[in-house]
Amino acid sequence: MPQLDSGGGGTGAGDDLGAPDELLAFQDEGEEQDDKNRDSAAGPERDLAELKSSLVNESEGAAAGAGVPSPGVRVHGEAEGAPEALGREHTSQRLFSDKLPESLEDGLKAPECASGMYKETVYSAFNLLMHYPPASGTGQHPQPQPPLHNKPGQPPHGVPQLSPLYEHFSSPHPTPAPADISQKQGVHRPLQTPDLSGFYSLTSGSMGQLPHTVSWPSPPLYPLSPSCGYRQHFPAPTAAPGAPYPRFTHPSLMLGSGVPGHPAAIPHPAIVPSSGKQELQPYDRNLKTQAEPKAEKEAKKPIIKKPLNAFMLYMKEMRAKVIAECTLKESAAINQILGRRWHALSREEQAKYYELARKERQLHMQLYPGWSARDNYGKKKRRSREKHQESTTGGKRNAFGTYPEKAAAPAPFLPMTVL
DNA sequence: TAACCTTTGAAGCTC
DNA sequence: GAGCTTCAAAGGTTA
Repeated sequence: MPQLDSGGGGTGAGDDLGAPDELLAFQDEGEEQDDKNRDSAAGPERDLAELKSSLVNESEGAAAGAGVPSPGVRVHGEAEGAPEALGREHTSQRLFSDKLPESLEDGLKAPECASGMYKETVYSAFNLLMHYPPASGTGQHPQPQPPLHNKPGQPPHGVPQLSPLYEHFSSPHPTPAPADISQKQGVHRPLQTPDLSGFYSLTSGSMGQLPHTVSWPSPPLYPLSPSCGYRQHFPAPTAAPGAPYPRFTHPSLMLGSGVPGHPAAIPHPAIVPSSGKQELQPYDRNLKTQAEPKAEKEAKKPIIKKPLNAFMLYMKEMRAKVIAECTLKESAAINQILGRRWHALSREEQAKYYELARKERQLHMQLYPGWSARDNYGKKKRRSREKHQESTTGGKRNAFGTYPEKAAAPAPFLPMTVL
């Protein structure tokens, strides 16, 4: 059971955020392991999913079996014989895997695709957040930590794509200003919370130390990394081999405005214009003018996005590594791998991301006290409810994008095994 | 052009 | 309170 101590005794009401669910999540994980074991003799309907899901399992297991000290594989003795939890993943994975191109499946089959990716710290984002010193202020901030040490084949700054919130603070090395602006990010968090100042506060001085871009040059995705060794069906980029991997714009420069009067206000990654694009200046909701027409006001009203949960933070950090390692580009396939690796993480490792997510939520709550998740309800248009209902009955992903069987829940095997 | 796919988790909604 | 629903990221795919 992970101890999700907030560190430093917490700051009050927000500190208990998410803790119960986190504990439940760990419990569920164990249950999933049990379910998996119980279902090991299940019918042929699982065969395909088992086969395809095992493509990743095998690779991860191979890493562990080969003695590769991969943090992505359980090393704490729990779930013996169960390299990872499968549980509810079966259906959705089967659904998508059936559509996987051959090359994609080959990529999943590649043992290297899922191994050797944790030779570096899994928690670079977390560490960066937890260790990045505030540029100035109270003096209560943690001591400066050395930047992530780069290793051979690692980008100069060793910063994978992180949660934008943390990318603000992810590197002490300034880089040239980007020429491009990300459209999905680039919002600001106007406030600085005292208890999290060590993570988020920035001053004009610190801004000068922030990287403007995050890039990792080698190894390039193309041509194929020999370690992944599967046929490449994706079009190669125009960049010359060996050229730096596409640069990632630092969100702090996406938009110029921020909190009025703040010398170096940072666009908050959780806020985007309601259009979903960045042609609008991000601004705090409080900055809206009363004179604007209602419709126009709504059109310009930025959408404050939900804080990222633990898995989302994990995905953001690890996605680049999976892409680089496996030369996969389809997010759906990557997410499958990441989902499995998430389950393969030790509880301690997961706990770090839960803690990070908890701080995300805490900060989000402090910055936007009036915000509610319902604010974004209905913002995403669905093509048709009928289609989703049909897909649910037809075995495809249901309307909420998760597990139809979970809702239908006939579960022919569970009652027998449970009883 | 925008939803879909795919993952897990958080939170809102409905009964 | 249980179960359902939506959204958060990402980028190729598809309608």
